[in-house]
Amino acid sequence: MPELPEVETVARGLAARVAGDIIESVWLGSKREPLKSPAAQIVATLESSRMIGVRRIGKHIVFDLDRVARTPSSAKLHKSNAKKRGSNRGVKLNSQWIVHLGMTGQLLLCEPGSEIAKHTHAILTLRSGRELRFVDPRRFGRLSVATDFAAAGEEPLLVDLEKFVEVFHARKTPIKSALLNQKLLSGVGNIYADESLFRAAVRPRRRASSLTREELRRLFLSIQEVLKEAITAGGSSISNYVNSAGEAGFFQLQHRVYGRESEPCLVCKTPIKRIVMAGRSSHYCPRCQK
DNA sequence: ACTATTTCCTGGATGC
DNA sequence: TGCATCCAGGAAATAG
Repeated sequence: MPELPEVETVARGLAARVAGDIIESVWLGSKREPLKSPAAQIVATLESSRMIGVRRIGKHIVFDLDRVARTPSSAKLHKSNAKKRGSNRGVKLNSQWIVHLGMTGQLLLCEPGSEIAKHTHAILTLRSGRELRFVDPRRFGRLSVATDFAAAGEEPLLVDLEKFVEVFHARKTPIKSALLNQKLLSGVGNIYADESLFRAAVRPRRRASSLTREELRRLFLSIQEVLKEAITAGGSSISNYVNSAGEAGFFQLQHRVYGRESEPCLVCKTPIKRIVMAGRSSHYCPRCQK
């Protein structure tokens, strides 16, 4: 499932391959399900816009857009409209297309003739002739437009230790739940929460507020370490995750606890335990993690 | 102001 | 083989 490393991989891949390209037309399959903004607003924002860049914020993919004139005649129309509005003259609003992949969302850069996958919910036709398609079987993904998108929580790779400690030290909720709370930290999901807690030798059920400063420091370092390693590996291909070119990542081969229930701990050989917290599975080593 | 639980959704795995 | 049931989980909505 796409978490920070997977979203980062997709965003980097797209940045390298579509930056500068222009969205000529947009097809939206469902007018409701995956859309957080009104369909008409999404289409109006995307069509005739140049993708200046693609980046990741939390688990969101952000396309920074720049309006371009569609044709000479529409450019003229645009100019006269701007004149009429008057007050907006000279003010440049930065439009953004925001994509959240949810559990099974994929952003794929495809050749126009290629087969349309089942559960394709959006197709952007680009001036280069290629198509950017959004496919999402489980439909937990979301599409929206914004002008100044910001994540609710701290960026795990940018936050400093002081802020990290401040965010978590007063929370009474289990540390695993706190790590999954995107309003606190944006980007960590179930896989990397479990992997980080293992590396920090902290059990998932521990109340966040019970962690010592040293444990929080270890957790802080573990999160950054595991996220960076996962990005290097192109993310974890669990479920249907692939990058924008349709290629799998391989960090799942380096998971130490996630998905390893009953298998021996790589450090002490104790069988890895799996418990369910708030409907989410948590994997940990009962011996290594305190 | 927090925290905990429920809900959405479908493919794949499991069981009889 | 076929059919029913369960399970995965991000985050918004709802409940406490």
